[in-house]
Amino acid sequence: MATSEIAERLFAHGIQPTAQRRRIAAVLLSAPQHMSAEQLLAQLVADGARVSKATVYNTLNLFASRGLIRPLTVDGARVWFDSNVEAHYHFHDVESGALTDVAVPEVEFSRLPPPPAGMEVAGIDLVIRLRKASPG
Amino acid sequence: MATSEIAERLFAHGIQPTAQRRRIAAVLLSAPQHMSAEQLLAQLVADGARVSKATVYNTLNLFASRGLIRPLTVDGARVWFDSNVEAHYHFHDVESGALTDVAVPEVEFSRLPPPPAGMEVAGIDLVIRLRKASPG
DNA sequence: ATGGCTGCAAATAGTTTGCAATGAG
DNA sequence: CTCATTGCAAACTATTTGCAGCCAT
Repeated sequence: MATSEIAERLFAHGIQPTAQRRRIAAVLLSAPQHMSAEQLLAQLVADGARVSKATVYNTLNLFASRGLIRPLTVDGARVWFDSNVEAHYHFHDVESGALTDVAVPEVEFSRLPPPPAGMEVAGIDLVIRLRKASPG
Repeated sequence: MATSEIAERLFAHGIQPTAQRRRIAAVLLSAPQHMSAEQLLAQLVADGARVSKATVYNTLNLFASRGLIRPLTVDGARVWFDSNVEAHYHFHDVESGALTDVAVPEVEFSRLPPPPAGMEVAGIDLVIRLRKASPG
């Protein structure tokens, strides 16, 4: 993704494009992917970026609150940030923890419950847990 | 649920029915519900039970590993333990954090992706996020 | 100069763990 | 007696926060 495109996306979401935010966006938004805060920090440090842990967390939360990325909670241990905010679902390998996207057309609901009175559906999180197939 | 029934269920899952485990099971399994470890501990203490935090956590993990209860991760903050291990889904009120069951017949998948080669589906977690309906 | 942003370090929250004491069979 | 279980406190992990310094306008 071009540097200018990143700045544009930040701007479009009402986010001041500081140096750190650009760096963070450049890594996370470079592809449809899932990263944890620690992973992202490690990557940035490896890239020689000058960013602190606090800023990574603050920035990820800012991005998420502005709809630039989506937080995922597939296990209790940590939050994953998904650079793909389009509707989609996930496979979750229970053993390795690996997350894989499932495109919307691959899932079809022929029935969904109506939301309770006064409520509306804000989103649907579908996680298909996977384990090694038992032989036979 | 009768005391004897609780002991039976523990036994059926290969769990030694100690006093603490009975107390914990009595509270959590008394109805189909979702509780956090801290909630459960608070309830037990309020009931005058002699149980430590460590034992609550150890016991919940033990119960979960034996399939007596099901751990839920609907937000990153904490693990919820569901006394209902039958297949079902959840509504999640994003604002209040409230969890409500959605029975299996209320949801119907007309299409699901095949699991990747060598993998099989271990379970499907569906969380329907709810927010206050916007007026209009 | 002003207000937002950053970094450090300390604080928090949930959960796990080491280990000595306890207790049931 | 023995071995599993418990409780306490300390350790740990992920995340948040207070605050002083910095930076761009």
